[in-house]
Parts: sequence; structure tokens; C-alpha cells
Amino acid sequence: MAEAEDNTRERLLDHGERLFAEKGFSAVSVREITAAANCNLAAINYHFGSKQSLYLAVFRERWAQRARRVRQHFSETLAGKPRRDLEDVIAAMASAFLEGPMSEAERRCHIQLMQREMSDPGDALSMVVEDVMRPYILEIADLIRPHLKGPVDERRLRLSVLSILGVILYFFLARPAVSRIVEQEYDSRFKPELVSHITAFSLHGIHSLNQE
Amino acid sequence: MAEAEDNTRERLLDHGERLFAEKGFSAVSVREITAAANCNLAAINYHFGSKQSLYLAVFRERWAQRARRVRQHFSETLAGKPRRDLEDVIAAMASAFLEGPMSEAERRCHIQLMQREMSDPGDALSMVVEDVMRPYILEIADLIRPHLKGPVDERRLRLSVLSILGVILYFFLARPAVSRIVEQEYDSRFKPELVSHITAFSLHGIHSLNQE
DNA sequence: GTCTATAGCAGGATAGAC
DNA sequence: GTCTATCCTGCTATAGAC
Repeated sequence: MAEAEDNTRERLLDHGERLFAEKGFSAVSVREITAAANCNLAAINYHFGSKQSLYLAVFRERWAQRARRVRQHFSETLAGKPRRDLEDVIAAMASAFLEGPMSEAERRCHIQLMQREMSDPGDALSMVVEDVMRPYILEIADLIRPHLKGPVDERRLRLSVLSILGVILYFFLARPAVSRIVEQEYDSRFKPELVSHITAFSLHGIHSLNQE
Repeated sequence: MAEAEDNTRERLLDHGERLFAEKGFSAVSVREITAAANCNLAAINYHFGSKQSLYLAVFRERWAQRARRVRQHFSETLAGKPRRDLEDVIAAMASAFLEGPMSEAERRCHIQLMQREMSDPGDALSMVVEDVMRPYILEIADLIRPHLKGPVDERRLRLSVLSILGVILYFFLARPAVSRIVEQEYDSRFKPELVSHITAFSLHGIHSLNQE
């Protein structure tokens, strides 16, 4: 039992995240989490103070960390493309989400937590928007800007970054719906095709900035 | 009191929808709904049989109906454009969501219900996907197909329709995040600009189907 | 740190009068 | 159809032994 040392806390974070994602904060009980984590009913209140504090800790110590891994996958993919042209940037964005470091279970967990938090925003959402989303969008805008011709309309640039992200996130979030519509599972053959499609679509899309 | 006739059921649907959207199914109590609807605690069980059945009725009699209004806005916009070229179709799609029949309160309610149901899919989601989403996607594909040159790859066409929808829905769903990033409220000046941006971006994007 | 036991409260559903 | 009163179940949080 080398694992039974001080990792009750970690197990609570793991199973808490999974259950919060699956059922939502209100629908999951402390009894359920502690039973899944194979520890005592009182452990949540001991380690975190309350059920609510465990929920916040899940976002700080699990969700945000996973987002960092996606961003790192993006950076590493791009590091392998020294030219960093538009196509490379967009493909790296799509790949980070669709072929990135998240397992299917993690993906579901990640987006379900986010969607639930978007539905009734709390402290967790504020942290996520400011620490994760905004810096990423601004970084992408900086990478795209040099490739545009003529003077850059900053607002339209940001709208275009958001549009690219919209396409990617839709295929990332709405996977079940997409699978039904195109009658295609997200397997290792389809995912590169999807990255390729998104890249082509968005690359053409962003060139609308150059034509006015 | 011309309204106090048999509309307890309607009031339950209205307040039930609002509260389910705001807080989620589990987090809202029968007591809370009946108090908001200004009726008796037992009314939900009398009119619907259970809290769960009220939830399903909300999707059937409120959510799906609102989706029908969006689609009708799309059809009417397009009816005013006899040529129905690609730009008209995409602009009508974007307009239906961004300038369509939903008030801000309805929009929040609508997407929150959907996001919650996407998080743990149940009977309500199945109904929505089959009765609302899939028919709409296929209709759009049919409208776009004639404008493409050469033989049409059906899968790539559907992926492109989904991409357009992804852009639109992202700006529809993530309104608070978008407002922060572009530092711009969704007012009557910004919304047409957004429709115009989405149309230009997606129009270029879909032309990637013609170049291979 | 972990456990058992329980206090204290809120939930959904129902029975039965009106 | 609507009401009140109530049953029973489940919850969070805590006290206190170990």
C-alpha cells in the first residue's frame, strides 16, 4: 500500500472531479465522493473544509493544469515548424485540442466541468477566463498578426481568432453530435482529417481579413 | 384574473424552465418552482406526475418551440433573397441566431438548458438532436450543395456546415467571453458587424471545398 | 488522520379534505 | 384543481472516540 499515505486528498480531487463533471455539483453527494475515493465520509470536510471548497480545488488543481497541457502541446507542435506560418499556427491549435494530451475520459470531464461552470458562473469561471482563456487568445493573435497584409484591424483579428477557436471547440465539445451527423467516430483516421479540414476552412476564413 | 384559469400548468413550465436553466435539475426544488409559479406544492405532481416529467415537458413544449422560431427566422430571411447564394445562406444562419427572435433572457435560458442536457444526456437530448439539429444541418447542406463546383464530397460538405455552425454557435454561446476579449457589448451596432464577420469568414472557409 | 454516529435540515412525493 | 399536513428519504456538517 505505497499509495495510502497522504493521497486521500488526491483521490478526493480525482473522484470529485469525475463525479462533479458527470452529475453536476448539486447532484453529487459527499457520501458518493468519499465512497468512490474509498475514504471516510468526513474526509472532505477535513481536507478541504467543505464540499464547495473541494469543487474550487478541482478547478485550480485539475482543470487549469490540464489546460496548461493543451497549451504546451500547441507550443511544442509549433516549435517543430520554424516558419510558423498561418497554416502551422491553425493546425497546431486544432491538433492541440483534437489530437492533444487529453484522453477521451479527460475530455469529457474537462468540458463538462467547464460547461457547468459557464452555466452558473462562480469563482472557478473567473479564474479560468483570466488565467487561461484570455492569455491564449492574445497569444494566438500575436502569432497571426505578422502574416497579415497591410494594416491590421485589431478587432477583426480578434474576431477571427475567436472564429477559429469556435470551429475547433465546436468539434471538440460537440463530438457526439458531430459523430452522428457525419456518421463517423473520432478515431485515429478521422482526427487528422478533421484537423486538416479545420485548418483549410479557417485558413481560407482568415484570409477574409486581407480582402477588403 | 383572466389568467388564473387553467394556466397553472403553463406557469409551471415557464418558471420550471427558468429555474432549471439557472440552477440545473438537481439544484432546483419542487418547492422553489411551485413558489415561483405561485401555486401549490403538489401542483407539479398533479399536472406532470413528477419533477422529472416536468423537466421533459419543458424541452418538448418550450425549448423545441423556440428552436423552431429560430429556424423560421432563417427561412424568412432567406425567402427575401431569391438568389439564395452562399452568402445569403450563411448570413441568414448567423442572423437567425445573433439577431433572431430570442431575447437575451431567452438566449441564456435556451443555451443553459442545452448545455446542461449535453453534459449528461438523457431523453431530452435525444429528442433535440433528432428532431431539431439533424434536420437543420441537412437542410443547410442541401442549400449549399448547388453552389459548389465539381463533384461534392458529402462528408466534407457536412464538416463545412458544422464548421459554419460552430463559428455561429460559439459567438452565440460564449457571448460573455467574446465580449470580454473584443471589449465590445452585443449591441445593435455590434451584432450586424458580427454577422458580417462570420459571413465573410465562413464564406471564404467554405470555398476551401472548391480548391483541391 | 481516520473513523462512527448523529444532529439538523431539506428534499420529493402523497393522502385526503375541500 | 387546489390545498394542508405529513411521510420518508437523503443530504451536509460535526462531535468525539481512536
